Amino acid sequence: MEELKHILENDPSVKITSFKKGDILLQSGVSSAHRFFVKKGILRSFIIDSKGKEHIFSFASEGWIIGDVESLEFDRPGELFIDCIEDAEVIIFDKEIFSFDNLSKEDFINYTHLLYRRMGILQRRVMMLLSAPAVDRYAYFLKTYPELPNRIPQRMIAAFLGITPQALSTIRSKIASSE
Amino acid sequence: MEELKHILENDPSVKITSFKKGDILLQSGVSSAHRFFVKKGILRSFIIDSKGKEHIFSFASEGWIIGDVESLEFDRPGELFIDCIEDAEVIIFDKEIFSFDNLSKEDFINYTHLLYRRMGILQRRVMMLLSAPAVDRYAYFLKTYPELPNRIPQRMIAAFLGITPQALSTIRSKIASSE
DNA sequence: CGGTTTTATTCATCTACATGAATGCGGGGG
DNA sequence: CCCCCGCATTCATGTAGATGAATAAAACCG
Repeated sequence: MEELKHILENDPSVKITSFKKGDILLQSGVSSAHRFFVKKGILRSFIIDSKGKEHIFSFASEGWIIGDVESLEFDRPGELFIDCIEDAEVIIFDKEIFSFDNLSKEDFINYTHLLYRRMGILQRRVMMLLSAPAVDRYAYFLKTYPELPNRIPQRMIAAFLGITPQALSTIRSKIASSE
Repeated sequence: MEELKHILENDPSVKITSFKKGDILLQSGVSSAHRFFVKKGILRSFIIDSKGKEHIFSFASEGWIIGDVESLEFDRPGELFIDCIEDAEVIIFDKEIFSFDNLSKEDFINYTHLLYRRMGILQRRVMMLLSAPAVDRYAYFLKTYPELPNRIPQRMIAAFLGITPQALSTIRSKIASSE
């Protein structure tokens, strides 16, 4: 994410903000033109459905950006909440990061690749949700984000995978007993 | 997609190719550095799982781009197939569209917004897969892509929604009888 | 510390959707 | 033009994962 740091640190509107575990950075239903770059800690974005259940779109630990892309890009009030899982330091930056003049062509190319990488991750996520059972999605999560499980409660991993905490618990006990 | 047309039509490597229904543009397991811009017709990208079942990542009708983003960006052989659902005219363009010098800053900004819009669509797709039952996902599909159902067989809509053709058929008959 | 509140686990039951098979139709290619 | 293979539909049965409830351990906080 070096490209990104370069961009952000040259952006005059940059400010660093601290948040405590549990703090809410973005409320569902609110229009906000911000994205959040995580310097330290963990944020997550999620919805709460009509039955009160949480479904997590993404986690963001050090070096990642999080925001409600659908809301930002289509100028609608968003459905996502963003909150703080671990005490965090965050750079809040504006939707229109590209309106500044001090960005080189290199910066744009790097940023474009960053966006494509994120799209590639989403492509994989969609394909897994379409075709793989929960146990495989869990195994992939562990392989891809090996450091996160130590920092995130099980129920949130379940809410990210698209299953209940009970189902995840069952999967884990089966894995444990088969080793 | 006017931005994109502008970019593509100034790209010296552009060629237009015709495909027939059923033609395969990209094979799973093959590394390819191409994306496809659809001028006419419909393409789709999909995987075939270990049981031989198809799962569709995306459709692309007039004005859309399709490719295996995960493969392109992470330089891995891809898992996606891309084939032709309707006779099509396609502009095949290179991964490194941004290596050309004739692109203005405006072009980059527009292209960035295009990427964000696609990410917003993927965000919505993931959230629906995580939280909404098949009947709601189908209703959303009809609302969002009202012209596609006339041009695409049911079984492919089912493979896009993440259910079987039988389940989609049942959903449709329930909707029909409740009107 | 101690009490309350979250979290993980287990089990019994339920449901959305998958699977497999049979039927009829519809449209495209020879 | 006709044949036939792909497609949609229906039904009977199977299953992954949901739901709800009970328990215990762990985290939180005054």
